[in-house]
This record gives sequence, structure tokens and C-alpha cells, in this order.
Amino acid sequence: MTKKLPNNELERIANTTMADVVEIRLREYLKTSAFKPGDALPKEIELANSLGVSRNVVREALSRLRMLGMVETKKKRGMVLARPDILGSFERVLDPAIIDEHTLRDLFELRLTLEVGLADLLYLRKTAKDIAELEQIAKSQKVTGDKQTFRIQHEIAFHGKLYQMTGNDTMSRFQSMLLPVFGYLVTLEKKPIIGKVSHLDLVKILKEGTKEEFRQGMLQHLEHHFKKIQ
Amino acid sequence: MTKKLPNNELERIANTTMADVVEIRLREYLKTSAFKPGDALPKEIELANSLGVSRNVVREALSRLRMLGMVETKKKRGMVLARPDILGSFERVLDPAIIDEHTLRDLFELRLTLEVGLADLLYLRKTAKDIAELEQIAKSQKVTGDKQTFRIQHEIAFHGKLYQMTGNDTMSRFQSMLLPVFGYLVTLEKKPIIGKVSHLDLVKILKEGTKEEFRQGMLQHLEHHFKKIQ
DNA sequence: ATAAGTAGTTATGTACTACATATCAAATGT
DNA sequence: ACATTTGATATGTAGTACATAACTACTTAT
Repeated sequence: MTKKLPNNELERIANTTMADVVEIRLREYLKTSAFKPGDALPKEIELANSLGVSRNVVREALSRLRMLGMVETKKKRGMVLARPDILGSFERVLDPAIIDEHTLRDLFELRLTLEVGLADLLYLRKTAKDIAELEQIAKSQKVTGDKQTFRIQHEIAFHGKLYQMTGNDTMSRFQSMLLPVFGYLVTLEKKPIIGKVSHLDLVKILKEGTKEEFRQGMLQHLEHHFKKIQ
Repeated sequence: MTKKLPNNELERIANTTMADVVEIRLREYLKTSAFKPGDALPKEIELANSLGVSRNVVREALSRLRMLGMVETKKKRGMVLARPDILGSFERVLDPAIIDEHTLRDLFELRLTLEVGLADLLYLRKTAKDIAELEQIAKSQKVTGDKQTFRIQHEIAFHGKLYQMTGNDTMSRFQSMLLPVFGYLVTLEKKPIIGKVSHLDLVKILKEGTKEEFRQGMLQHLEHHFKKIQ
């Protein structure tokens, strides 16, 4: 007895579960209903009845939204709409070990792009205090010297400080989240490659030079990285 | 009858539920166990017993990991480790309506930074075909003319094409995900602001000029945006 | 009457059971 | 040797029950 082949479409997408559907429906509901953060939402039972699924399914969907920070729940208070941390969800999946080669390269290029574009924000917001701190970091390189792990730590500290100096918290966090990815890439290199422009050179430009000079300096500092991605 | 006060520790600020704990434990487990994508994982019941919680709680945690794309599940096959789509999770929470002002500004600056830094990748990968297409987009502006929505559509098309020309899929997707955010910001402006350097000017530089000229051109093209963020 | 304490109410958090469904694997028949 | 059937199994969904925290309203003592 041949079945009717319910969905003949190459047995496609059908892997969507009820929880997936409810998640989407809820997200739409939140967006279209013009709720503001802090507003109370219907209770689980009501959602379940309204959607025609068990409370269990609703909870699985809500569990996802909770993780993303889109809603918060308290014992009797019910649920309220919340502001998600847009980078928090990003952070969870950023594990170099499971990201494919292609995406790793993309992320690497993304950071290079940011670094080159940083000059404008830096010159807009740099302060004498920040530059002094940056210089301290740059100088500390000479002391610690040659060991691989120290070198990486130093790279992280210097470039991280640069991002922090832009006053852009989101960008700064974003960069620090990308660090494990680059740490992973750097360890693949055999020996340290010193660019023509050192960290101290960059600090000097920041103190005395122009935006354009800094950008050119950064380009040369990252030169060997750019060569690799060609 | 007074109970024994199970945990006296100032009753933990944290509202952490079992599902939260299990989610974290599972993520650690996946990272430390050196699984590769495609490897099979223990079944729900085993995890539940092993962790001392109900299957329900395990499913809520797994539901989150499933959404992030870290694991995939099939009916009898069980669970397998999967490659998460690193931008997918980002996309879900990117709703301009619920992102706070401060973060919106940060994202705006992030895009400006990328745009300025784009020159190097562009000159590394641009092709005659891409430039021709870009020129078509730039020219189409003159035709459609003045209406607000058309202008925004055109902006999106032009800058989107630029990102696509970098050959960096991740960056391109990232930019397109940020579009709703900027669409939101742009609609707040009363009237269109035309920079000194038009899209057609940028195309011309791409065809005949150098990296540095393009970067300067882009800076001037975005000039009024940079003025706003000071 | 005000303050403090107490009991009830309610929505989420957790556990458990039961069954549906899809899929793999072995057994069976031709 | 191949196709079909049958069973076993892990996830997906439903439903019930109770624990827990937090809000409400009531009672009681000063």
C-alpha cells in the first residue's frame, strides 16, 4: 500500500518542531505588538492555549528567548519584555574549534578591516591619559621579551586598549570576543613576525601625527597579515 | 515546623534556574570533550540522569543549543554536534525597536569604521564585472530621483554591493543584518544629506584611482555622519 | 489607626508519565 | 541476494502534579 507521500518536496525543511514555530510566532508577536521593555506578557498557560500546544512546548520556546535576553521571568510576576544583549548570543557560539576555516578567515579579515578603520574614532576620542596607558603597554613588550604566550598576551593588551580608546563599548566587546579566534590562528604561526611599524611607533604617531599617518602606520603594522589573505 | 534553610548563602542574587545551569554544563561539556561536528552525543535521558535533573530541564537547555545551531537532533539518531551559524544568533536579537540608544550609536560607528577600512579588501578582490554592476546601481539613483524610500533602497543597494565585492560572506551578511538598524536611524533624518563625494565618484575612483584615494573618498562621502557622532 | 505578621493566591520552575513519530536494524520471505 | 516487514529506540508532544517565590489581603497586637 503506497502512501500518498505527504510532502514530496525532496523531504525538505520539515525538521521544524512545534517549539521552532512557537519561537518564531512569539518573536513576531513581540515585534509587532509594540511592547516596550518592562511590559508584562501573557502567562505560559494562556500562550499554550492560545497557540494550541502544550505548556511544555511554550516553555522550550520561552527558554530560548530567555537565553537571548528578550524576556525575563519571575515567579509570580510573570514575563516581561527585556532588552537583549546583542553580543551575548554571539559570544556563546564563538568557539574557534567548531567554526569552519572559511568563516575563521572571514572573521580575521573583519578584524583587519576594523583596525584600519579605527583611526577616525581614535582621533575623535583619544585622551592624553589613554595614550599614556597605551604607551606603557607598548613598552612592556621590551621587558617580557620573546616567549610566545607573552607575545600573544601583549598583542591582545595593545590592540584591546586601542579599541577601548574609541569609547565604543560594543566594538570593544566585539573585538575581545574575537580574541580566542585570533589566538587560535596565531598559534598556528611558527615564529613571530615583526612588522615594519611597531606598537611604539603607533603610539608615537598617536601623540604627534595625523589620522592619515596613523592609518598608514597601522596598515604597515598589519602588512604581513594582509599578505596572507591574498 | 521550621525547615532547615537549605541554602543560607544570602539566597543568591542570581535567578539561575536548572535549565541555565544545564545549558552551561552542556556547553562546557561540548567544548572540553573535543567533539567534532557530526559526533553523536548522549541521549536526553542519560544526560538527565547524569545531571540529576528531569528530562524536561535537559530539553529546555538543549532547545537553546539547538536554536544556536550547536547541536542537531533527529528522531532516532540522537543528537550530533553541529556547526553553529555564528551570525544567526546575532540576527535574532537585532531589532532596532528594543536596542537602546547607546548601542544603536555604537553599531552605527561600527559600520562607519568598517566602511572606511573596506578599501584594502576591495582593491584586493574587485573585478571589472563587479565594478560594472556597482556603476549600474550608482547610476540608477539619478533615474529614481527624490523619494525617501527610494533613496534608502539605493543606499542599501550600493553599500551592500561594496561589501559583497570584498568576497567576505560573513562581513557582507553582518552588514545586511545591520541594515534595519540604520534604516531606522536614517528615517529620523528630516531631509537627505548629500555628501561631497557621490556614489558615482566612488565608482570612478575604484576604476581609476588608488586605495588611498578611495579611502579618502569614502571618508568624505560619509562626512556628515562622522560629524554627527562627535 | 498604624504596623507587623500571617495566610491565601498565583505564575513560574521542576518532575514524572504516557504516547506519537520517525528512523535504524534485524528478521523474514521471495 | 534483494525487498518487505517488524521491532526497538530516541526524540517530540501532551498532560498532570507539586514546589517555590512573590504578590494580596486579612488579621492581630500595640
